[in-house]
Amino acid sequence: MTSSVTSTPDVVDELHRRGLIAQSTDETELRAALAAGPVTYYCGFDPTARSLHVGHLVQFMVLRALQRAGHRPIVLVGGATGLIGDPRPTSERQLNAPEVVAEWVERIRSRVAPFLDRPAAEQGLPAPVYVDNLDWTAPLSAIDFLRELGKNFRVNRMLAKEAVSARLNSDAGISYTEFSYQILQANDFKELHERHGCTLQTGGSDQWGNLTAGTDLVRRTHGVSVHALGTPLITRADGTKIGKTEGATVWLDPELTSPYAFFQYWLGIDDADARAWAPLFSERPADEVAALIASSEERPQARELQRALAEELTRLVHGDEELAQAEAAGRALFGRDDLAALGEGTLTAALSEAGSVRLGPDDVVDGELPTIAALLQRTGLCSSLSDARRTVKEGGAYLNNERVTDGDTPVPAAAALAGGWVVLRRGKRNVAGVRLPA
RNA sequence: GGCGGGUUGCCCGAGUGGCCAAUGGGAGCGGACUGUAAAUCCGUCGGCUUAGCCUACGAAGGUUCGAAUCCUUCACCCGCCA
Repeated sequence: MTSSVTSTPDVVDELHRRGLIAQSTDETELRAALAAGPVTYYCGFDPTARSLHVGHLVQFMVLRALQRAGHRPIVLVGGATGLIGDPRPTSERQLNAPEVVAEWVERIRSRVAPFLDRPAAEQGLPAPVYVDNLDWTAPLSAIDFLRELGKNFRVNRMLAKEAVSARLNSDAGISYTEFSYQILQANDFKELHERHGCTLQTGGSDQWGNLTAGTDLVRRTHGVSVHALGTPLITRADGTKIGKTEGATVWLDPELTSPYAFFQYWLGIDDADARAWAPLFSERPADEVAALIASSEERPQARELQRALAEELTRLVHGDEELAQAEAAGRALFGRDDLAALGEGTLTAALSEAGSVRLGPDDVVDGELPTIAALLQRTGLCSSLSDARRTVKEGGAYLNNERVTDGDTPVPAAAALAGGWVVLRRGKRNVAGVRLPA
């Protein structure tokens, strides 16, 4: 494990340096509160998808920085708010079934542990508390909601919130359901303040309206001034969202995005993004990060920065062991080495990281293996047979690193490498293995 | 409630009887160049048993040898008037 973790005297300074603060409530007060002793803070994650993706990493960076400074994290999963839906500026969300949301809550819960539990266990930092807002929101009656909570909210102010006003001005309008969202999130802050003495909420700057709704509510109900901290929206240099590759999301869940694919994602980000994101995502000391960025500018072809980020983040999200395997797989598959020189163990490890299918005896028809095109489809490298044929025609299909010229011929049995593997590739970076029947 | 306009492939958007699996742009994918980067250029971009066939232009019917294009009904959206 790297222990190249800085403990900056002032967390706020560190967060600023790393570009993790887009906005905050009174910063002088916030600094004073953080300096005065351990502060209990929280960040919420709504189950709007199966799992968390790389976009959520920013939140964990903030959570971890504060934890490292000795503050006490609470991680909230929005079992209740996930049922309601935070208004997006564009259009109404589709409500997900309660069972689905419950399943996502579990899945997300299971993914957040490494970020905060590990530092707690290994470095004796404050252990995180996990909560689900369903616990206090579900029992809330309509009367209590309207009478106790609703009284604290001026519709005038609610209408002014960015997402709400955007929707009011759009054709989509906004449902009462989503309009109520900010009240629920504000109530979370109030509940956590009462239950755990929580005085700081962090979140994306798109959440700013919700964050301040919470600080307002706590002030109104308890006369206490609590804080909010918003992280910047991270975009790529070309303006698109972080964490999309080949149209697919890069998840933090190894079942949805393999550690290999996760590693490859970071290794492949472009130079501009790597430099912009390095401070955000790296917990190395400031001078090390600066050195890596300098290296990226002087010797971009060395890709030291991308590699450093890929290593650091894969280790953080998936652990040392998975990192080692992802790296080894990349070396084996991207290396200029002759595939035939690789041993069965290396090949099996690499291809199971990259994705693979195993053929059975049924796949042999009249003594012939399936065609290359068929296997391109089976491995998911191509979306259809047509797509596979097209790819071959375009010269983008490779069998054992040799360009395929005819996709409709069966895979020759002689192509088998160690362990009966055959390596298919589409384009430069998409690799999959096929294990031929013995 | 009345009148008018609209609904096209992942997105935007042309097409108003056959030459339309549908112009163009964007995204995506592949190739070249590179550094598993960006930019650029070229190609590709519904499916299949791929010189052919099938499915597709909001939905369902109809006219026609032939419809994304014409007619009818329905659904949704947008204007204007009440």
